[in-house]
Amino acid sequence: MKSTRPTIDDIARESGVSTGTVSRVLNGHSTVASRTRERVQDVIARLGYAPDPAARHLSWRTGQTLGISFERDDPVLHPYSVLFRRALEAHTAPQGVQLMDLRADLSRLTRLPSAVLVMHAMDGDPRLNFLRDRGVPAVLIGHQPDFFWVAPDDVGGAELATRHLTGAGHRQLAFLGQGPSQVAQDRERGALAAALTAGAQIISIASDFTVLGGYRAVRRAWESGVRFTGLFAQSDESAAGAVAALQDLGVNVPGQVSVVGFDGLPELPINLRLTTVAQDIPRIASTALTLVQEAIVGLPPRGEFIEVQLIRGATVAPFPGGKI
Amino acid sequence: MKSTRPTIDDIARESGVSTGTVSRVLNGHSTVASRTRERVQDVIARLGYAPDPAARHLSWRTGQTLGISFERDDPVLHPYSVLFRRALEAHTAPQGVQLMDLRADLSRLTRLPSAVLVMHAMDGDPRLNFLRDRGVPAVLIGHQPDFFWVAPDDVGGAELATRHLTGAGHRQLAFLGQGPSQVAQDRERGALAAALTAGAQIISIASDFTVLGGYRAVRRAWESGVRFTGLFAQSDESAAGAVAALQDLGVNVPGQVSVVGFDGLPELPINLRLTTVAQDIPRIASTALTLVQEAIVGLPPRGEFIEVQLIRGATVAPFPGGKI
DNA sequence: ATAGTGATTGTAACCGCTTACAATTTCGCA
DNA sequence: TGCGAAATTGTAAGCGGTTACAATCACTAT
Repeated sequence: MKSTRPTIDDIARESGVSTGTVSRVLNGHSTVASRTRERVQDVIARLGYAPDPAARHLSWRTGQTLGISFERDDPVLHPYSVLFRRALEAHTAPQGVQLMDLRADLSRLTRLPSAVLVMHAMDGDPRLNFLRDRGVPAVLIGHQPDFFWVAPDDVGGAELATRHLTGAGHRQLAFLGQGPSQVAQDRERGALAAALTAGAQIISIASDFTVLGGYRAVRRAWESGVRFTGLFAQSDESAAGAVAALQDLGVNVPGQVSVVGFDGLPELPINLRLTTVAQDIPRIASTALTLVQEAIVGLPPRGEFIEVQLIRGATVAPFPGGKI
Repeated sequence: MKSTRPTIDDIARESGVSTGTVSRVLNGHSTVASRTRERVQDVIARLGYAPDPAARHLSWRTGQTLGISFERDDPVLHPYSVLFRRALEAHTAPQGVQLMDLRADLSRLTRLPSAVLVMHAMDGDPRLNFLRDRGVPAVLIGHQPDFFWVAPDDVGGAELATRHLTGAGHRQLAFLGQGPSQVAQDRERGALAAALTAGAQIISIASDFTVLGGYRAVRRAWESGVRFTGLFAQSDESAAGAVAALQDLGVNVPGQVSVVGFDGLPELPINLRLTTVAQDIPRIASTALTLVQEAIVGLPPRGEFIEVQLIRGATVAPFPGGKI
């Protein structure tokens, strides 16, 4: 029963060709007859073969690297980035692919990575031109035509969250997180659209996505008389801050105000069963890696939205008269 | 000029032995005459040779793994953990050593790592026995006799921070962070000792090490009448929260209250030139890895404190009459 | 001296994959 | 139908280590 992983020899034998040919199929060398290529690929798929990264490394005399470029230099520490990076690592590490954190400024990189993941690129981001010029395959996290990209369905998720609140009977809503980033805008857009459709009022409160940012924004707003019974925050962290602020103000959550977050971070510092819209970070990461492969091979660019999912926690209650 | 990395053959030739012998030296096999061993080691050092991880991996049929066990399951997301992990990665990734995040509960690990880094072990931590029983080399981050360990000088750092405040003339101090962990206790101990020595008053305010935790604790304390002109926080994050709280209360920092943090996190979410006691995280990480090697080879356990350093930011001002 | 030991060291066969080069097959066309 | 060029495939030599096994060596007990 203790079968060992198949090697290139197994594939060669099983498909009646030489290891050289299998290797050529593996590396997309064009000098393989298509009939042969298909046969070999079938066998590879059937036997679930994957080339040993260490052996390739040894033979190539160099390993593969994947760069991650963040929009600014600091967000490396934000929980979402950390989780995303970790999800990537789960796939790349066993493949011997080394992750490199890239500063926002890509120019004068001593050694170019084999490919780059660009986080949250804005329109006309200089990083994109740079990579294009250098011929480095790139995949964006966030959506942008003419590129490989993958992103969570921010608009849809925001609608989902907002509908969850209106569905529970809330009519006075607030969106926490107004801001210039594509993500913030998409989420605000979805929230406003859903509120409009449901005939509910919604007010936007400016805030970054941090815990303290959410706390201060909500506390200030509430103290200055802003009122709502349902709050949708653009991030779980600001949602956590919002809950804390409301508690400190003597407002019961979810008794008086219901709160929904976004991201689905599993482990927030604050202990709280937050109702939230969860992103499928592992899936975003693995999709990104698939796209990287496609980009390297030179397929035409495409993008993909990854579905989000509502997680029912303990921070939403029906408004008197509404159902949850 | 484009010399290539030396290989095991270079070492063998240069020291007049066979590759087999070099390899045996490399792996600490006892069957090498000590004179030969030394000669080979000299050459290795002189030529700056390091075995190619990919080649070893191929030959061993398996790679090396280094586990990191956190004290609880969540702190994986805390900035300090992230930075520490990243510092480790900078060394391990090029070596082909794979980092594994370990849950606090180590039992029923499907595959044991080659060695484990244990973060913040408490006295009699069950993880330590587990590892000892399984014969897995372990290095602790934090200090504990009879083990390999490395830790920042928490007590000394706290003294440094506190003396910085008393030196600036402050006599009414507060320590933010009182808690049960070894780290919190060491830092509190250092702070109390230094305050005592300087003849200053100091009060402890309980708080976790998060931004919001610091914010709420300080705000509550201040609102209930607690007063101080110098605050030493056990973490940069809680220090940042404290500063925010004081600002919100209309207290000027550093005009009315001076604040010192701990950790030296380079990029806090809050924008702030914090005066802080910086840990040398890269050095802690590389020391930990050195100790891992020693533990694997079977040397006797030892520990090391890593110096900390005061970073003068913009959150400390002299108390009228004091000098800074 | 001399065979018998244990301690050291050298030799060479892998580990799994890539690739230059040689060998073979397939075709287009005279 | 025959020939050379092009297309395809096979062969084998590495890549940089590890390690089982054989070969030496230095001594000790006859």
